[in-house]
Amino acid sequence: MTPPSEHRDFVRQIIEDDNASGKWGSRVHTRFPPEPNGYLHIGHAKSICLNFGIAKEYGGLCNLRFDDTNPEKEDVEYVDSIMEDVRWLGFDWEDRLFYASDYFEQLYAWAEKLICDGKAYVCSLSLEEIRSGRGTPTEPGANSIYRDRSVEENLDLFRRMRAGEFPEGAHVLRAKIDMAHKHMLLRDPIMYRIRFAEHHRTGNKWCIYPTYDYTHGQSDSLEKITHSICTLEFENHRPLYDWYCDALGIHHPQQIEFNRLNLTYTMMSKRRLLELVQAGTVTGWDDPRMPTICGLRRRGYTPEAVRSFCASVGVTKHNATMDMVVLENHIREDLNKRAERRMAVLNPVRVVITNYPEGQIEELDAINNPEDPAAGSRKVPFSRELYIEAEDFMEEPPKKFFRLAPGREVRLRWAYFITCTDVVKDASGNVTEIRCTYDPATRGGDAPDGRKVKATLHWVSASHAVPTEVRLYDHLFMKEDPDAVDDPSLDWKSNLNPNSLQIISNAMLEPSLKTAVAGDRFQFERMGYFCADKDSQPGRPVFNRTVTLKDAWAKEQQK
RNA sequence: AACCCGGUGGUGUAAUCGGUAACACAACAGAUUUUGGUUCUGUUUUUCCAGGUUCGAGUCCUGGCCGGGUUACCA
Repeated sequence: MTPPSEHRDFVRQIIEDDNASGKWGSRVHTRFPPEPNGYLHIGHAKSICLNFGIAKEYGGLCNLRFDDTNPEKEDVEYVDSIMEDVRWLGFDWEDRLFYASDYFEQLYAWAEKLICDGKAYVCSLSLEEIRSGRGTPTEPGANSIYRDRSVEENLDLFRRMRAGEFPEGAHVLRAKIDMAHKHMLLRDPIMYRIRFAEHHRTGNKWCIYPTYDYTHGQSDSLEKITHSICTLEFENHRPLYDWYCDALGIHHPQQIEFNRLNLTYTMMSKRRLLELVQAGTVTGWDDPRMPTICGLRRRGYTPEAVRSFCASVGVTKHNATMDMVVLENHIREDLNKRAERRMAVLNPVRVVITNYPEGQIEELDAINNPEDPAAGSRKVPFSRELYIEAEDFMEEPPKKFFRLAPGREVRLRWAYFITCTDVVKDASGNVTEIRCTYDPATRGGDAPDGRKVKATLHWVSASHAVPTEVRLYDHLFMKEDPDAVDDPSLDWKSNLNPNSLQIISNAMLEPSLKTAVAGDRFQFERMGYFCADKDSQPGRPVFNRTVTLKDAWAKEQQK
């Protein structure tokens, strides 16, 4: 899709410049540092591809590190899913799996050092007092009355905080920087808070937990990271990370901020995605409508498509929103080459070939993938009664409708030319049966006399068809920007698409599809790419539509 | 109002000492096609504004304007 280019994004340019100048001794070491408080989404995939991709391209290393400093929101369920998703994407952290919680002891020792250096103090103000004392962006904050406690008192209190002698909220440890600083973050930020919470890894060993800001930079430092690549919203935090590294006199990685990925018709907020899961709006984190990696996987996306999409999105310093169709084009491009074709009728209507012998069955050859000769061919049974797509017939066709209509001849894929001779309708006028004749000379789909038809339809032999459930997905949200609401009393949830899932309970599959197992991907000819769901039963696969094919007729109809 | 960061077709990006604004997607038109798919060809559309420096500015300077982030004991 995107041709190979000499272009390097600004992050890679920085790395190449550093390698050229020998800044890090030509060492490149990155990391992907998720918090295990939710499932990874396509936005994380961009970050994973960037960090692991850069390490690979420049002969460096990339760590996986869990930034697990908030025990109240984190869980091993998330840790496990994150590892699974990173692996599925095709990346390997080898023996470099780390947890910020592994550094708690070191972080604590460093906190004592900052206390001893007069650079941190125990503050006993309440949450509200700290907040109000911080000032506003335009007004300086006020020094805490505890700011000038002695080193001895600070050390004593901090050790007793760790020992569990104080209730939550009684004290915090703050860095002593500058309450009048222009950066709000540098107005004596919190380093430690008391939390009697069980941590998913350290259990009840700790009742004080370091904040992210006090942890993140030092974790990178401990791992000897050279380039700490993160998203734009951490730009404001860089001076604070710098302050900690400098105050501690430790290895100081270079932080580089890039723009996070946004996609139309969906959202990347872990908080909101969790809300959808908890409210039952979706069936879970892996609901195929979710932008999560596991959701995309279940939807039928391949790691290759996700990676090529991530490689194409662009790494810059300004906010951007990618069009969902770009993601969809990447999976189409991948699956077009790889997915075998099958025939499946989603909205069946019966066709009777009146001049075809009753009881006769022919096994016809069907090519599995015209894009890949190595995929070979299969047999498809043909008989007197078939199903075709209801949308492929119109009794009174408009100008540009090329498909079946009374008196018109079309081709059945890999089978015969048929001509519609009659239409049977029920009392309310619905078409219940279409009667056709076939031309035996066109077996396989070619007319020896060279005559042409304007349409080729997919079909399934009625007596051989495998009835099953197919799930069709549409955008999670009706608007490109889920936050766009006209009525101020409404929020993003009002933009949820009520038709994001359409369940078809009686789709008809060609018999070869009967043995499909979860994860199998096919192109249902003319309908789209589909992936067998984990809800499949032996002999009765359930399919998710990954994405439709491009549809020139649908576009024509919208005019 | 403060601080930080940004503004290039509809969207995402490129233009690396200042030298013809280009690529992909989308849109539109056509060709090919046993998928109205794929593939191929063509067309439309671009430097936030105003000054300045210069033979020459998307790029440098000044001043505006607009957008995002920050004001958690979240990350």
